[in-house]
Amino acid sequence: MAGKVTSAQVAKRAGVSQSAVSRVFTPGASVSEKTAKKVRDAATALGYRPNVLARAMVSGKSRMIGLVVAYLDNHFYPDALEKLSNALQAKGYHVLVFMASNKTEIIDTVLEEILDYQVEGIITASVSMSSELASRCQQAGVPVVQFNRTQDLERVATVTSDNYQGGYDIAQFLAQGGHQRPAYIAGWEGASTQRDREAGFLDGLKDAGLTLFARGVGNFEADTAKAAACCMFGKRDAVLPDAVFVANDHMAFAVMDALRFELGLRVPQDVSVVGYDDVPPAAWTAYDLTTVRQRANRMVEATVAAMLEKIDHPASPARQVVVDAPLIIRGSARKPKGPL
Amino acid sequence: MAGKVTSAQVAKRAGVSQSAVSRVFTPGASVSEKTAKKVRDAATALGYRPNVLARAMVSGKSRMIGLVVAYLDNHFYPDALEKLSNALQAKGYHVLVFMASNKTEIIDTVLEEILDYQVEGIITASVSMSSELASRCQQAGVPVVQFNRTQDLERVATVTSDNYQGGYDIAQFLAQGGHQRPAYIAGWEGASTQRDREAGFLDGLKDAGLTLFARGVGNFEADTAKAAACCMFGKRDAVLPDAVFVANDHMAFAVMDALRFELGLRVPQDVSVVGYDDVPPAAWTAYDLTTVRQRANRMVEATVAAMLEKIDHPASPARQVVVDAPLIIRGSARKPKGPL
DNA sequence: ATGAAAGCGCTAACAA
DNA sequence: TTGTTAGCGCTTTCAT
Repeated sequence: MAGKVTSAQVAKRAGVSQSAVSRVFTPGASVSEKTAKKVRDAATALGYRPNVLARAMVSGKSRMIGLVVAYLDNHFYPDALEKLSNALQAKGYHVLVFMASNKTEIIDTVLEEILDYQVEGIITASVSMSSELASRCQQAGVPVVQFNRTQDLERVATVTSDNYQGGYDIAQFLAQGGHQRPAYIAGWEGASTQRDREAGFLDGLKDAGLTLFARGVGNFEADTAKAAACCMFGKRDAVLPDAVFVANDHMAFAVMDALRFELGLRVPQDVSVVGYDDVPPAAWTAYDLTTVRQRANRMVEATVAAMLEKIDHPASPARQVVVDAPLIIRGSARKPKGPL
Repeated sequence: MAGKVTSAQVAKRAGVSQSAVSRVFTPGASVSEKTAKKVRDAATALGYRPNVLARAMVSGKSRMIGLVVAYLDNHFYPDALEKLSNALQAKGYHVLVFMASNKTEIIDTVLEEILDYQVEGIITASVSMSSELASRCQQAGVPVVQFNRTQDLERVATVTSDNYQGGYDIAQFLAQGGHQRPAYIAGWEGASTQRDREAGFLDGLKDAGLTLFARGVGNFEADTAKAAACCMFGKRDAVLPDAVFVANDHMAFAVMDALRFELGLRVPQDVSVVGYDDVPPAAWTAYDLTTVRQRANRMVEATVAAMLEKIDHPASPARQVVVDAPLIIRGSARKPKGPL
C-alpha cells in the first residue's frame, strides 16, 4: 500500500530471507512453492514490485533500449516507432527516446547521454552516427542497429528496405508507361536511402534507354520539395517532364498539390507522380499515390531480431538486413498499356 | 577509453577520493578548482561518464519521465511526442515510452510497469487511467499529468485544448455560413475530447437556433468514420446534411474522400466539412480543411511546466490547464457571406 | 575543501 | 531449497 516497498520488507512480512524474495521474482530461480506463495502473498499485500533500476545495477540488464530519432514529420517514423515500441515491450524491453537533429555533432552528444542510462542497445532511426561513436558503443558493449539507414561501418547492424531495387522498379514502371522525360526530386543528400533510391532509379532509366530529364532537391522536406517542383514545372512554354519520382511520399504530396493546384497540371494525364514509403495518406483517394512500400512491420521485426541477437550473443556478426520493397500501383502515374 | 569506467577509477588516476569525483559531477557541490581540474582531466582521459542509474538509486532522481500513449495514427500525437521529448530533453529529462491500447486494464498494467522503472513522473497522452491507479501513483510520489484528456480525478493534472469552445465555434461558424442541416461524426465516446467537442457543438447549434440533423460515430478511426459518412450521406433521394463536423482531422480526411470520390458530392458546395486538430495534412491543398487548431506547442509547454512543478513541489495542487483553440478557416466549408 | 564510511534495492555466488 | 554475504556505482552525511 505504501510508497516505496522493498524486498526486505516483503521478506520480513513473509518470514523469509530477502534473497528468497528476489528469487521469487527471478524467472527460473529455485524456490519451493511454499515459500513462493508466502512471498507472493506478502508482496501483494504490501504492493511490492521489484525496482528495475536496482536490478539493472547489479545484473547489468536495464531492460531499456535507446531510440534515437531525428524527426517525426514523415509519418513513416511514428508508425515505425509505434511498432518498434510494441515489439520491444512484448520482449520485456522499453524504449528510451532521444530526439536528435540530423547533425552528426548533435547525434553524438545525444548518444553519449543515452549510454549514461545504461541502455542495453541503441536503435537509430533516420540518423547516421559517426564511426567514432560506433566504436565507443561497441567498447561499452552496447549493440547498435540502424533502422532505415546503411553505413559502411562493418560493426553496426542495419535494416533497410531495398531502396535501390525500389528506385529501379519505378524507373522501369515509368518507362513501360511510355514516359519520355522522367524527373527526380531528391531527398536529403546525406541519407543513404536517398542515394540508393536515386542510384536505382538512374540505373533503371538507363536500362530502359532513358535518361534523367530534370532533377531537383527536396531534402525530405515538404516545402523544399514544393519549391523544387515549382522550379522544375513552372517554366512557361518549355518542354516539361512527363513524370517525376519524388524521393518520399511526404514530399510527393506537396509536389502533387503544387502540380495540380498551383501549376494547373493534371495528374497523371500531364505528369505522373511516384513516391516512396507508402505512408497512410498515399492510399487516401485525394492522392492515390503510386509508391514503393516500405514494409514497416518486417523492418521492425528484423530490427528487433537483430537487437536481441546482439544482446544475447554479443559476439555475433552485425546483420545487414534488406527487406524487399514492392511497387504499389495506384492512380497517380500512367500505367503500361493503360487508357488515356 | 574502456567499456565501463567508474568514478573510483577516475579517483585513483586523479589521486583524489572517489567522493571528490562525485562532487565534480554534482552541480553546486564544493570542490576546489584545482581538484576539479585534476578530476576532469582524468575523466576525459578515461572516457568517464556518471552512471545515471546508480545516481538514481541513491538520489531517487532517475531523470526519466514515463510517457503512455495509445496510438500514433493521428498525426497530432507523434507531433506532440516530438515536442514533448525535446522540451523534456532540454530540462535534462528523457522519455521512456509505453504503448498501451485504450483499455483501462491494459493501461493500468502498463502503468505498473512504468513505476517499476522509478520514473519521476508520468505523462499520459490520449489515454485515461483508473482512479485506483491514480492513487497508486500518488502514493508512490509520482506525479501524473494527462495530455489531451480530462478526468474528474482532482489529483491528476491535465492539459487540454478548449474542446468545448472549439466545438461551439464550429457550430456558430456553420450557422453563420447559412447551413441548415448540420451533422456530427463522433470520435471514440470514451474520450473526454470527444464529449467536450460534441457538447460545445450542440450548445453552439442550439444558441444559433439549429438542431443536429444527423449523427454518426467514427471512433477516431478513419475507416469507421468513412463508413459512418457513407451511411449518413449514401441515401438515395433523401435530404442530406449540408454540413458535417468530424471530431478530428484524421477522420475528416477519410470523410472528405468518401464524400467527393465515392458519393460524388462537392465540398463545400454540396456539403461543408470541418475537422479538429489542424494536423499538417489539413493545410495540404487537396484537403484545405477548415478545422480547430490544437496548439501543440502551448500544450506541450504547459504539460512540461506542470510536470516540473509537481516534481519540484510535490505538494503543489494539480493544475488543470486549458489552452485556447482557434478556428482555422480554410476552403472545406462555406463561409459566412462568402461567394458560391 | 576533502576523505571515510554508510547505504540505495537488488542479484549472485557461496555455504549450509 | 534456503540464508548469508558481497557488492553494482553512485550520493551523502560526518568527520577532519
